[in-house]
Amino acid sequence: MDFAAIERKWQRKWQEDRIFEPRVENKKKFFITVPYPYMSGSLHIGHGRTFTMGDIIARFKRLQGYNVLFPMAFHVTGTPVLAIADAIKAGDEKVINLYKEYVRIYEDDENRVEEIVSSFVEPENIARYFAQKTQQDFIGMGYSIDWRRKFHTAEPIYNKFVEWQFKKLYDKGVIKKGKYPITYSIEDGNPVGEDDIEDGDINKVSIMEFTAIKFQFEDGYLVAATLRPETIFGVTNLWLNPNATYCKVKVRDEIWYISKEAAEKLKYQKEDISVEECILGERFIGKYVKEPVEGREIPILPAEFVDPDNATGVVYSVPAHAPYDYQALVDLQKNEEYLKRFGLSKNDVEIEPIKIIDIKGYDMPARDICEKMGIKGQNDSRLEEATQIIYKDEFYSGILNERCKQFAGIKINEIKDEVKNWLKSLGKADVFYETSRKAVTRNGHKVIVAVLQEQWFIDYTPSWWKELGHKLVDNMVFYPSKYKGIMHGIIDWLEKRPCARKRGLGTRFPWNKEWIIESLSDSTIYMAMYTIAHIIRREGIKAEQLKEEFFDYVFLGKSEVSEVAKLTGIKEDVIEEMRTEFSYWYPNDERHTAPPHLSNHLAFFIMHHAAIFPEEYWPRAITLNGLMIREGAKISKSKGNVIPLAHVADKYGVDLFRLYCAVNADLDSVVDWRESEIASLRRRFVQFVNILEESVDAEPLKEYDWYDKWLLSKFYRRLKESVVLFDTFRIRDAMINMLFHFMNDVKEYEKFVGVERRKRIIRNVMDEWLLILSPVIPHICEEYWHKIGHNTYISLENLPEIKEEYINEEIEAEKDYLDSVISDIEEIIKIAKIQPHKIYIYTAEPWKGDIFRAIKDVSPKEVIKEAMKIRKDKSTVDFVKKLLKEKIKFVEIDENALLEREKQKIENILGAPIIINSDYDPKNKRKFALPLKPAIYIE
RNA sequence: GCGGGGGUUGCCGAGCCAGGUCAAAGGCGGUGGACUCAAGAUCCACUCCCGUAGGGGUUCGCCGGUUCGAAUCCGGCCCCCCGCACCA
Repeated sequence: MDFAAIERKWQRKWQEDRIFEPRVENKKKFFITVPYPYMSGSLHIGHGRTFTMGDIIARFKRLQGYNVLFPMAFHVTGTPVLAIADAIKAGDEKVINLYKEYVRIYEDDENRVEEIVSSFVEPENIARYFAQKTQQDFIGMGYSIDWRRKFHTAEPIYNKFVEWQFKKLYDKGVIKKGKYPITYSIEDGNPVGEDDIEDGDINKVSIMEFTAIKFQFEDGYLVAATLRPETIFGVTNLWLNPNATYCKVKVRDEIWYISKEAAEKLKYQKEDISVEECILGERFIGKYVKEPVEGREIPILPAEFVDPDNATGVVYSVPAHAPYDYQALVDLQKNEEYLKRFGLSKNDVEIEPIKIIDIKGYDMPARDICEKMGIKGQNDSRLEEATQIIYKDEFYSGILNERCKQFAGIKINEIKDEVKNWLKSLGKADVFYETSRKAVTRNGHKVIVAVLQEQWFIDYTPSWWKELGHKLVDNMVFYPSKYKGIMHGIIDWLEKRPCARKRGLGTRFPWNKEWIIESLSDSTIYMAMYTIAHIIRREGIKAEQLKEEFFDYVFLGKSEVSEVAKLTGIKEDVIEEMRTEFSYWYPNDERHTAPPHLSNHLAFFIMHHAAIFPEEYWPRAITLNGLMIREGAKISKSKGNVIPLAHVADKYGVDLFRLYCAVNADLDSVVDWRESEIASLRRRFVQFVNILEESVDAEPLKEYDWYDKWLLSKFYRRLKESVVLFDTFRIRDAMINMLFHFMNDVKEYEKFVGVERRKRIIRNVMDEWLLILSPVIPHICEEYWHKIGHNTYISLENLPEIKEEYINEEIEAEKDYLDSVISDIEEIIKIAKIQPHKIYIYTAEPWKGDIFRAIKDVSPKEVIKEAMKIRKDKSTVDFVKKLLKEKIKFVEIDENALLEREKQKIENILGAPIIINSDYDPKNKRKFALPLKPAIYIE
């Protein structure tokens, strides 16, 4: 069977007949969204899982009778697309080859590939190309998306919408200006993001805030940078690299001495900086500075480990607690030759460490650890490790001692910023930012930290806003439910977020056109755009017409239609239509995505809705699915294990992919895409299709016998369970139940009844079977739906009421009983290695049944007493003990009648005649019989 | 550190929230068989140990506890994974 052809056929028909383009109706609606994908390349199967699960839910909701809207758009704002265009423009081979690879997914002709990739020097072309291809991919996955409503985020109409959103936020007073440190390239004159930094995706660059402490020196200060300002109480000397260049820098009205590199950086971190003169580090060595706390005079000593390109290039020494400092001192003391170069003597470096932190297990921490580890000298590579150990120990269990003034007795992990703030308040410290590692841009330019003086923020801290956010979350359904608590935590943790950048694609910041609205901030409430985008398009409405008043009316119902029409030049009835469309579809009933969006996109999604929309339009549910990995490994370009979504249809089959996504793991756990498991799933899938195929022309049963009723009972019970499972997002369990478990039932049925009757009875339940499976495997279900004579689309059908009357407890219990008898007999045959000629079955004597019935609800401690009331005999006790041990569940079955009736079938399966309750009992087995567990003798 | 998740029989992974029917689903791998000239594919059986009568024994990271009874509940310990923002 050509599954690919079937899939393509129905996808084409669905598109042609526009069946997924819902309109406003007098019918309950369901508006589901999945975040639009970012268009910096083509999507792979890992992305596919989330969209697929979204589509499965959308289709299930249609089955339940909802008018479902499932729209999609494309995200192109931000720096990545721009960075790619720049890289291609600059002839970056790595990027060009990567994009050629992407394009080859869709194009066969190598000349065409070249042509397309060279067009990517224009970022617009990248966005347009991949948006178009991704739409094609999604259609090819069978997604039931309304494509009339698509847009991309660099379009003028979208810009207008984002502008409106920011105006609303501005009116609430949460758009603010302030200073902010960022990574930056001096040579490019631009901020740089993860995508601009060499290996930025693998090895992240973060911004570290150093405390710059001022040590009085001549006409100004030597400014030493530290990440542990609390250690200032134990300072004994400064370290300068004698071979590095240090500069005298005018910082407002102060003079700072810092390394040449640091001076350069400082220009980008503070205003009003001028470098006056530069001299070699060795010129400082041997001189003295005053430390800021007590004003002690401490010497400046040489240390080659000091990196002038890290922070200020000046380091203060705390030999009691810093292994580097301790070791450097030890080294100096041993090296008089070296000291002489700076006019120093051994005496000058006989420095006693000052211990300021008490910590269990250490006397003098830095010395102890160096000795313990056998550190050889200041260039020993294990010094880093030693530093980490000390830092960790001190941080978690260290306490500042009496040398630390008002901070004495406080644990290190509790003072964190206090010492820093204290020093700052005294004017003895400042802040110096540095990158967490040495980094360069993709063009090889140095990355530093710059401080933007006028960064725009969204301020999430106002309490009214957080309260609304919490309220929104409270009223929302989360699946898995644990994420609800996590989301409350995230809302509490939100502070200020920069919302604009100096470069990238996107919407210009309304109050300062040099800034572009940052790409997570511009995609928070855009689901509202889906409700009207197709009308804007249809009417050819221009971006300029989408004024603030327009959105105010359509989304918030403010002012009068006539006014808005006059103001915008859009016809009144069109505006009303949009208002109607919005009020019908909104709120967003379900947003489906993956957990990485939790602390960013979803948090903003919630907060912005809470701020801008009235409660009735707040989103209703968030569902999340885990990631997809492949053969146990993360899917990534660098691992080379990416399977493009576009290849799924030909390589595996779309229904099979969807089924795998649904069945391989629970929604919230990781799906592992394994070829061997896919192969086995394919076998089962083909088995399923064969069952369907064999029943297409079969005559449905008119009358049902016992076995038929059993299978129907199983079917409707599973159907009933599966609807509940589906509805509570346990899609995996629903599908296993409805597909695999029911197929096992069918196999079992066939074993007793034969293949011909199986073909017929399947025909009886085929409609409902196809319907319940259709959300997951829509193409094959659509195919058979038509093959068995329907001329509607199964994709638009509703699931009928469950036929409860077919669910039959009694028959299922009888079947279970027969199964257990048969499997007991088979077990004996196997264990005893017997070739059976005759099988004797002895059911339990009636008194056993009477007792069992009498004690079925009695507590274990009372059973024997209770049983003895009925039948006073030693054998009663034995029987009850046995019964309890076997853990048999009581059901009322006429064993004799049932066995008699099904005798022939059991004999067929076991291949030997069966004799029920014969007097012939040579091994005296009859007495072992229990109710629902007859005794057996085989010969 | 803060927050979240997890350690199950050769492997992957259910089950544990609502303790018994759990030697513990399913798949993969392995073994044997059917089919075939043969291979592959497919199908069937077995796959913790012992057992010629449906049975018994030892298991679910480690150590304790609760309980008639624990993979499942409680306490402690060891180990592993993920996120911590201005980045889409």
